[in-house]
Amino acid sequence: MTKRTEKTTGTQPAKRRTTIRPAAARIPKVASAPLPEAKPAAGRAGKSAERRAAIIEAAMDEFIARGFAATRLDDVAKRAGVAKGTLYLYFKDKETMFEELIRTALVPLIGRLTALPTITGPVRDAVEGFAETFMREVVATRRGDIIRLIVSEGPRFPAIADFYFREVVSKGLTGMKALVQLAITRGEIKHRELGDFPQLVVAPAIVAVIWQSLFARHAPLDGLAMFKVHLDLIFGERGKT
Amino acid sequence: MTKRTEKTTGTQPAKRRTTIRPAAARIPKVASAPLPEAKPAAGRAGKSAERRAAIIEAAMDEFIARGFAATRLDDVAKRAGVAKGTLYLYFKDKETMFEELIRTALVPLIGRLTALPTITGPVRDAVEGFAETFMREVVATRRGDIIRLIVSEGPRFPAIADFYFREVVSKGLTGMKALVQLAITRGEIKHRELGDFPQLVVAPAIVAVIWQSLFARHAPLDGLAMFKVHLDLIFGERGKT
DNA sequence: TGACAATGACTGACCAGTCAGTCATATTGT
DNA sequence: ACAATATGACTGACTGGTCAGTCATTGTCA
Repeated sequence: MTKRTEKTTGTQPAKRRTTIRPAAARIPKVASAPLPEAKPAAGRAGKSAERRAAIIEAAMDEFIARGFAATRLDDVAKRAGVAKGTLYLYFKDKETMFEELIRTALVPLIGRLTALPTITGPVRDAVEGFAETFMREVVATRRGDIIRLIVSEGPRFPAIADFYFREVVSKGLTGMKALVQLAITRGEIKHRELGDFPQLVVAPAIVAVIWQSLFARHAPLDGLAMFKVHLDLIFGERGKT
Repeated sequence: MTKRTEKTTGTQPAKRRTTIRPAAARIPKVASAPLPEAKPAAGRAGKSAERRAAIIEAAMDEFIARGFAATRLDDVAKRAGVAKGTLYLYFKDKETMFEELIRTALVPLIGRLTALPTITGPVRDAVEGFAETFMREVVATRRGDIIRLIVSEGPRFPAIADFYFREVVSKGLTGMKALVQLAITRGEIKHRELGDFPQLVVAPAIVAVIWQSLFARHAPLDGLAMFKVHLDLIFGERGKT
């Protein structure tokens, strides 16, 4: 598999295999507008959005299972229930499809990050809530595989690594840092240096994602329980002090 | 598969490939010179081991840079300074080459794990020593990329994931758990539940590896400093009670 | 010791199969 | 009926793997 990969020596005429990464990048009609299942999808536009969603869904399964290079577009088309040529009506090429796929999968995650709402109770509860959500909606689902996919292909797709860093990592850490600092001023957290490394707070979550995809069958890991012990380290024993 | 198959209709004379081989010419010892190593490599046997090492070295670079599927054996051969066919004198096929490569790269790591020596001073110092070694010899080197490679290809190479779990993860965690328990009995660590999740102790190291390969250029991360803050969480402020 | 034969590591052209991307034709919606 | 959409047969660049042939090295014998 693999195939044409880079290469792309200046040859202007050669139409095929470009892979030149043609600027654009586009995100045509992503508008996940009429989403809701029920909808039989109003007219043409709805039909089109449905098709696109089906393709993305299928592509996600394939890319997660095989990685970028080993995924065959024939398989994606078959799984999506469309002809191969149809894929090219929605995506410029394999690479673009992959990148848009990742972006699409991250949108909901970004939404959640930018909506870190008011902290009512103890900061610890907020962080614990984050952990529960993360374990339930990321580690235990295909979202976790998306993260692994980013780790896998990131080095070869700078655009994806950049996007992920900018939209998810950066925002997430900024929010977490704010949370830590709030906890410090409130006296919930003693270690002031923790504010310098918000990564430490989420480290167990990352480990849970990786463990899940690699060693789950060798030795199951209760990510949430682990995270709670971690919170004890940060905030001190629960209910004590 | 493939191969030129029978064919050979009667033609006995056909020399094959013409391959006139322009006498001299050749490209005898393109090899990376006589190797800087001390060993001039005793006779044939040594030569063979050298070749094998050169191939593994080259393959490692290519697989790390492109992943399994996208790596071309032609490139590996070129980088190793041998002909493609030579690869098959040392490895059964691409997959075998990849697996043996990973195993070879992990050997030194395994050696270090099984040699967790006597703890003389505080447990914290031992763990800190581990962290320093890890950051210096893994995160900052190609070994870190090997770990990322395992995360990437593991799901598609169960044999590798199994081996890694059995020889590295399992042993490493067992050792770490023993260390934590020792610290608990000594009173260095207060949180007894930490013994249930030794993964927590090394989580920052994992995060450092991933960060290094994905976001290093966006935002450098001082893994060791981060780890030390983490140790403060586990053991309490350094020098303080 | 020198000539010659045997060995097998190494080479690289070749082959068969694969798959990204194309496009002439067919189908559908209005 | 016409345009927009969808199809899938097809093209050809590309790669894993093969093996007939080469030749440096080692072994043998006079």
